[in-house]
Amino acid sequence: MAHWLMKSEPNEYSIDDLKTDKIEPWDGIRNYQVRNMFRDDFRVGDKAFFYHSSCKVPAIVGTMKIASKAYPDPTQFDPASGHFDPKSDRDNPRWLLVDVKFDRKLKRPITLKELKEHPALEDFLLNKRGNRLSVFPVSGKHWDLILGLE
DNA sequence: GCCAACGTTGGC
DNA sequence: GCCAACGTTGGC
Repeated sequence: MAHWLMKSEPNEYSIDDLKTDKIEPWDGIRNYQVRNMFRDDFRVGDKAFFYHSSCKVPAIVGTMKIASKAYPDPTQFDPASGHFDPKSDRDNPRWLLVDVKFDRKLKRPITLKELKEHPALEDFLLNKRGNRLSVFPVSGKHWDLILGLE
């Protein structure tokens, strides 16, 4: 089973929103690397960290499970959506998403600051300068270590 | 609001 | 295929 980290801006969609919704399509991804990971590497049952980005205290705030295989993101065909992509073809959709299912909130947020300061997390992708991916893999070692900080 | 980093676009 | 211009991400 693989582990992932997925970023969301909490004023757009937060861990509490997912706790309420239980299960939700992770839509709006418009990055080819992430699209390819969804398509090739994501499996139902994989676990993922829910990370709050672009907010007052960026932090890992919970965990979730991947609840579907990758399928076309409907927002790419919706002109009213901010994620509309006029160049995407219905017969060959450009953008995919996966459904995610709420697992649990962490007892406390594990902040970006704390993650950056941890000596054993030097090569954690979130800490890598220039990493702009909003979804990326987390090693089992890092997954356990981060949960151990809780 | 700034800006570093990096992806995408499009002219040539 | 190169690369300048532009857009986006996301921490600070």
